[in-house]
Amino acid sequence: MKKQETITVVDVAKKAGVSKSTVSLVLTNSNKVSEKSKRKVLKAIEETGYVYNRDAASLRSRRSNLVAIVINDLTNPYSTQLTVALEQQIRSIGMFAILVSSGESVEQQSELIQRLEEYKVSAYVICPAPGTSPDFLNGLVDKGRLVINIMREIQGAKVSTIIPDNVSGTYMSTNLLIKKGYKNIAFLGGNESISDYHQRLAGYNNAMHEHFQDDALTQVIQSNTTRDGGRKGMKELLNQSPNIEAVVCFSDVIAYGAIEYMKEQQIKPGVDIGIIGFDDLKDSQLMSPALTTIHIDENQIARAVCQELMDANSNARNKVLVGVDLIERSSC
Amino acid sequence: MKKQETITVVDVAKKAGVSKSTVSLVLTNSNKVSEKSKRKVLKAIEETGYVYNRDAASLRSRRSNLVAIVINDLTNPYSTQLTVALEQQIRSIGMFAILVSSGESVEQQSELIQRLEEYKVSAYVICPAPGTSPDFLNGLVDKGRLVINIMREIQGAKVSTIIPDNVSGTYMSTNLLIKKGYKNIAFLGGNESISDYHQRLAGYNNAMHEHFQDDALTQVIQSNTTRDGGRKGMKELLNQSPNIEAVVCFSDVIAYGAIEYMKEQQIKPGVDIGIIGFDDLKDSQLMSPALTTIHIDENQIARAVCQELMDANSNARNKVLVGVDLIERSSC
DNA sequence: TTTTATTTTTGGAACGTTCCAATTATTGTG
DNA sequence: CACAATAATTGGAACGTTCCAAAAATAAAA
Repeated sequence: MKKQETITVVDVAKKAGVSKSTVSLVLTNSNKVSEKSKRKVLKAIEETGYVYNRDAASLRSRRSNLVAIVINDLTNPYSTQLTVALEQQIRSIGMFAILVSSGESVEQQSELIQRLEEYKVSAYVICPAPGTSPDFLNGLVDKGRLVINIMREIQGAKVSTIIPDNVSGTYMSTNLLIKKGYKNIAFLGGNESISDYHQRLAGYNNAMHEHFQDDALTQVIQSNTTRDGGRKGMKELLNQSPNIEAVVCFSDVIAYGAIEYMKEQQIKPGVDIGIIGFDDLKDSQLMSPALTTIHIDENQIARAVCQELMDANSNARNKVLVGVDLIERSSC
Repeated sequence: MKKQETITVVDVAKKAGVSKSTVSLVLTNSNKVSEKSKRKVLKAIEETGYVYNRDAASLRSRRSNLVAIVINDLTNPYSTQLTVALEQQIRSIGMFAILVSSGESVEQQSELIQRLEEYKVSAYVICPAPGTSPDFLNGLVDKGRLVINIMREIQGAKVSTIIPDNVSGTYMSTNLLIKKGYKNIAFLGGNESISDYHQRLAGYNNAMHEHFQDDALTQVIQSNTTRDGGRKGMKELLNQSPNIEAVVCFSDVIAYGAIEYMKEQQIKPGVDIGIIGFDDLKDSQLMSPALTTIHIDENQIARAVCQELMDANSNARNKVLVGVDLIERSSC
């Protein structure tokens, strides 16, 4: 056990022949430091092997560059895809993401955030658990935190919200099915507790009502948002309506489950029954039949989030609807 | 914009009628503080709404309760399953996980860790990217960090390692196939750059050589560790050996891909060709046919990690082989 | 009771940074 | 060149906690 002498700004300053204040200015890359001193300091940092101490910085300056990503459920493939993108983009703008998973529970979510407060995180990027109250989020905002909702909307919360254009997505996909001649088209999966369910369902309903007067054609089956949920939902759907022609799924994962069940029943997805997903997971283009779906660009969402992070001072809280694309493949 | 008066230990102390030192003692729940003062302090904390400032604490005490989880690839379902377990268990022992993804790149991994050093993380739980050098890890250890490798082993690194008993796993699964009368059994998926590949392959080889003299029966196909990798690998395997009878897969994901390809080719998995996975992902028991596989208990791994975190002072670096279970279902 | 041992409590220094107000160096102007 | 204006640099205080050594309170022993 050797004694570790920590190298501080003072050591760097001594080596560079400037004051510690100047070193600090360089570290926070202020523009009011001459090129010459900057070079000297940078060189000294290199030579001494100095490591910045964020704890000290954050303590004194009363702000950190820590961003908490509070995700509802890391087990969901789209969530992880989005999380990875978020984490990288946040890192690229000089901040750091600390990631936690609420497991879809409001209690765990609030306990988590309470503990995160001790770390003086400056912003929360949060996909709120079902039942999150606007007051809870507003409380954080009042304490001076920047709060950005992603994927899900909480009505009445004074926070920025970044979500895919869900309504357009299912509107497009349902329209595609209609154009292809399908009539008995069902909406499968998801449930009322999450805002995106309502939006995706709305897109489906809009398209259906626009083309058919007959309300009997629309059919909605709710389910868990898991593969197994999709499988069970598909079973239920086939029992209720054996003559179903196509299915608009709440998500790709739901579609995977539905397809699995179809195959078991010797029903050919894409041939006997058309099917469309939502999310465009990596696997969707590789499976067979390749899944027609709505593509959400997670990098675009991540970029929008970073935009908000960087505009933190502007108090405007806006809502960004990230555009989605219909990706036609062979499942319908 | 109201001015935020931060409540500090001094305020709490004043309210409780004790000194700030006593409050500090309570906060770090030291045992050398009387029950009476402890109650008073706790009450005062409650009343004042005091929030602990970890930055100040960490700055002064020169230790943090931050643990970095450096995961190779969050996109992999087993990784996320494990990560979620780790994050929760770490939280339950009073520490906090900060999660980053190296994307299987040593460069990104080392850049990441360099930045994490600024946050004074006290331990790294790391699933090392392929090609990670022992020296790199040892460097961290020498700087006083606790380093715990999970899932993958780096020979020569003086760190604790917690991995599933890979060899036993594939030994058991291969044996099961042999007992069921299969003979032409292949090993599918994974590649040499990762240590678990060698171990799982060894288990397969052990079992095969134990029962058959004929080396021609063993067959190994490498692939990416993705669903698509499994699909392509299975295709290659069927081309090379159309008379293959069963497949031991490197992972469940590989098995998913292989099964997908079989179904496309009108081959019935579990009937025409037996197949076994490794990991026991959540989906594996729900799919059809339900996948026979080797169960790794992620909570057990997480617990072992926490054990190491808590025994941090003991300098012993040990290797924990977490037991695995053969889960018989209907895919063979 | 006095003395000794043990348990609790305490104020001041310290951790490594940024902020602030003041000082010094540099540039521009007539 | 003198003077003002601006740019760059600086030392000391401050952020909120834990550590430390010493003091005070309590318990045990004589």
